[in-house]
Amino acid sequence: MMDTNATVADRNLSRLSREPLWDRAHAQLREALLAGRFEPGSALVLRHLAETFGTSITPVRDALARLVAQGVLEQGPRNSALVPDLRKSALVDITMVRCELEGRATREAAQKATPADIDALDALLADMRGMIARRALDAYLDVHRRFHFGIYALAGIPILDEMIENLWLRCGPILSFVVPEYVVLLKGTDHHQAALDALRRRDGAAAEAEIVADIEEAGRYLLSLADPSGRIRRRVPA
Amino acid sequence: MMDTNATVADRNLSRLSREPLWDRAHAQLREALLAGRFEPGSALVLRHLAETFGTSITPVRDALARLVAQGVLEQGPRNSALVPDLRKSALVDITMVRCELEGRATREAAQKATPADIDALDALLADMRGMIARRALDAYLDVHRRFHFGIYALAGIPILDEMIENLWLRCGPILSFVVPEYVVLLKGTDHHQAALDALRRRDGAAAEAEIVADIEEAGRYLLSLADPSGRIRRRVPA
DNA sequence: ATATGTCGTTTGTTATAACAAACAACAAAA
DNA sequence: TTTTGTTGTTTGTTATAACAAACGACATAT
Repeated sequence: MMDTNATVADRNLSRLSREPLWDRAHAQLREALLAGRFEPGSALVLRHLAETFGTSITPVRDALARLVAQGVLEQGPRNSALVPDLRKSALVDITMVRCELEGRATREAAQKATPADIDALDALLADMRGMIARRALDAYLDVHRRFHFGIYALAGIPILDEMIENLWLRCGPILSFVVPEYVVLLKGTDHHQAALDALRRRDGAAAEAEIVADIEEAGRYLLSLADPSGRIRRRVPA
Repeated sequence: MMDTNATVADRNLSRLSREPLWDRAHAQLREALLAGRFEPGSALVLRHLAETFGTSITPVRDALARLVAQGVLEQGPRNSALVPDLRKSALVDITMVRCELEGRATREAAQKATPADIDALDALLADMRGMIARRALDAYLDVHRRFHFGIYALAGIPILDEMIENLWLRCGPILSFVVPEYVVLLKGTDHHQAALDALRRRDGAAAEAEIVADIEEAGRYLLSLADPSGRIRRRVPA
């Protein structure tokens, strides 16, 4: 009886938001990945996640299947879904493809960006500087992502955006490793500013070069975190 | 009773092959897409496909969910899966990303290809010529795909391969439209041969240029098939 | 004749149960 | 002590039923 009431309540709740349960599970998993809330190498267990989300295993299974199909999660033995534990070689490969795709997107963006677009990105850059000063590093990661994708969105090529987001998701579990050590040194900030300046001058080649440099610099730092076996590990597991 | 027997038989069958049912459904759908056996714009119906495959809707649902997650199928109203009906702009975008990625893969391949690798690809090229002469166009499409991916595999970058395959799948429904008109004119064959020659000379830039030219040429032909609304249609619907 | 409302059908979603494979723990034998 | 066999648990897979939203057909009303 209480069971029935709970079910009805849940149904009504889900009806309000107008989106399937698996969609919500998918979004929550994606966000958790990007925020680095999952231990690289760990297994994602259907019934466990279902309990967390308060649903049956069906929507969770759906969400995990999609993530695996996107290459965001690996499929381990017994078709289980595991959080990828990126090795050096995989990181090098992803970085290369990222440079290729994000570089091209930046070049295209230079042709289409309006002054208003640039100003909006400039505001994000100011936010980012403030967050570093205040050591608000979680928030920084989020705005940093919006800055990059803000540029790529200007290119107006949805498929490019999709593939770039996929690449970010693939290194999601280790993306947060750049904080705090790397980010607070302001290593990449010059590239961000320089890319924006180039965009304002409509200099596509220069903007592309800056973004590529930014990606490669972060890639090199992440690579330096690799342990002898090639796995990328957080500096202080805290 | 007969029902029970049938189920048991199916179980044993699936146990033999050692792969989940959804995996087989996924592979069959992928193959059908690449072969152009699905009408662009049509909806893929769970219960219908389930009957075709002789399974319940669960594995089919799984397979479709993955295809949609990969961007290979679109999700229509009511979260249904539909075969994408590519428009001009989408085709232009995909062609651009293909050039970027397949060009880069070819350049990398030039550094790693051994004479034996080139010889194997040369054999495929000979096959392709024979198939065109015999007008074995379905078989041609298949070998043509193996030729391209044979080159990209030489780069040894799994993530690149994955993303390129994804792009091919995205235009799978219209890929077969290049036959028979375009292919029999041998338009692209020179590029294939020239790319292979460049690979043999370890001239990465030249090989990349040939592959890019091949992709762009096919892209232009496909674009010329667009009707006034921008949709790409088969020349003679047979 | 066109508009509208009702009802049955289609179809994706979710929960659930039965199932089999993998794994771990523990006990028994060499 | 080490190895092996058994058993219980965990966990992904599949089939199935109940469900709700969308769609279409048909009848009724204006």
